[in-house]
Amino acid sequence: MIDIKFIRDNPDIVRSAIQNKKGKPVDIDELLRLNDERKELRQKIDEINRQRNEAASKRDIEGGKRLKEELAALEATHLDVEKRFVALMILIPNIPSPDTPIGADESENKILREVGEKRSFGSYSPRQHFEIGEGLGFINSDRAGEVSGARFAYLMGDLAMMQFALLNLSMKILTDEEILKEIAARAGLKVSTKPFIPVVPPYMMRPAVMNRMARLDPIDERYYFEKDDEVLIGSAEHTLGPLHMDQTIPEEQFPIRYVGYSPAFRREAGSYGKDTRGLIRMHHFDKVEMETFVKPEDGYVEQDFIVAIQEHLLNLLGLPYRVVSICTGDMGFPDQRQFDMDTWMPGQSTYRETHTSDYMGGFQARRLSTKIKRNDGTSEFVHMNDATLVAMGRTLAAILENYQEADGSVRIPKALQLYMGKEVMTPLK
RNA sequence: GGAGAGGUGGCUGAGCGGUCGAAAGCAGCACACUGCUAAUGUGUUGAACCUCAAAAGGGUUCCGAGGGUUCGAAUCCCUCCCUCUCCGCCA
Repeated sequence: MIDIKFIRDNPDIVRSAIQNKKGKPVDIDELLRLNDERKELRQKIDEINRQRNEAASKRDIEGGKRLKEELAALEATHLDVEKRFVALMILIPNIPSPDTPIGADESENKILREVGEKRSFGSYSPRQHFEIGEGLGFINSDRAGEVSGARFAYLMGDLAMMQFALLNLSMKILTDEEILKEIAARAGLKVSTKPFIPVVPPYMMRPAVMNRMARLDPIDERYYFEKDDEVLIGSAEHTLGPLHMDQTIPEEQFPIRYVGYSPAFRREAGSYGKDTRGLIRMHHFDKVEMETFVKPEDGYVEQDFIVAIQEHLLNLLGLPYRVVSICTGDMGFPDQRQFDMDTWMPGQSTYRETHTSDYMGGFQARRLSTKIKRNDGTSEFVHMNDATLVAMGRTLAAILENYQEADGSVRIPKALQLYMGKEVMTPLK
């Protein structure tokens, strides 16, 4: 949710944001009119309440009764206006940053840079990750299909071990201040290098709280347990973000950084037939996720730092990737600025999205009521960032494809060898 | 799942139909005092929203959440959520 004052002062910016983000059209004039109306009604209600308090203290029973009836009518009107106001307010997306490309869909995303050398495989034509993985016994999709249904897989043997190695490596990076300092220095960023706090967050949450994260929609994408009124998280972000809801936090405690490890559950409604094989599009995958809370003035540099961390990891793994600035029509509803990292998949001969970095500004914080208390006594909403560090399925797929050899074997990236104690993956068949 | 107790300001905790945004203590802040690193004294300190150019001032709301009873609710009633204790069940 954005500030109604901002909407009143900048209606045209809001209108073009809605249009550029392909949001549902909102009648801004009606929204502002409803805001005036609700404020006016609120003032009337306040005045009657004042008179009612006065009557009560004077034990004026008759006057009190009369005011009570008057109030009931006003409150009914107010409630109605308020509902209509909120219904429009929640349709207003976050305003894209000035450097966000304007575009209708992903074809208009802007590629900022391509990094890393794409391997030449010579006469050998590289296979897709699921061919490699199933061939060596690392991925069992057939049995998962029978046991769990489509879009599930068993990760076996060294591929399972590699997931834990990736977890260890990424946790090491985020909790070691020396490493973070190097990353910041190399990227030329003046930013706090305060380490991330590791978190294993809850995997289920109340829909009402997910809604405060502006992540409940599209509801078709969520697994919902009606009996318990719980949804499965689609990302650790969903339960990391509300860690500070309804809190006001002193200025000196920022930045606050968390790294969560959790499964991500996605129904993949509406993506039937897309990426049906392998690990690219799963109902469940595990993910290392960053979530940070910063002072408003530090929001953009924090995101730059997060992107630098993501690139650091991809470089360590020796995976070629590109950094993409997501255009207005393709970016998330609560996002102010979004970057994706697409990793090169030689088997598919294309880049696939493996990372995303979302800067929300104060959009989520306003709904969550997470505030910063300034040293001068004022308070304002904190700014929030969330981003992938490792999405396991897709990263494992990228490693299989990039590290395959003509003889059918798969080497292990140097950065993971330490954690796996070997240089080549051991086939199960 | 069964039985019981409870949710009040930054914390502890009193209040249990009007004088309560709320005692007291702690913590914080300011001033004073003491030459010793903290003690003592006095004062002061919740949040959101509206009004105001702003400050001051004024108003409304907030005692887990929502609804109800009443002229009047932190206090009574209902629903829900959460915490704790005991039992059961489990890892």
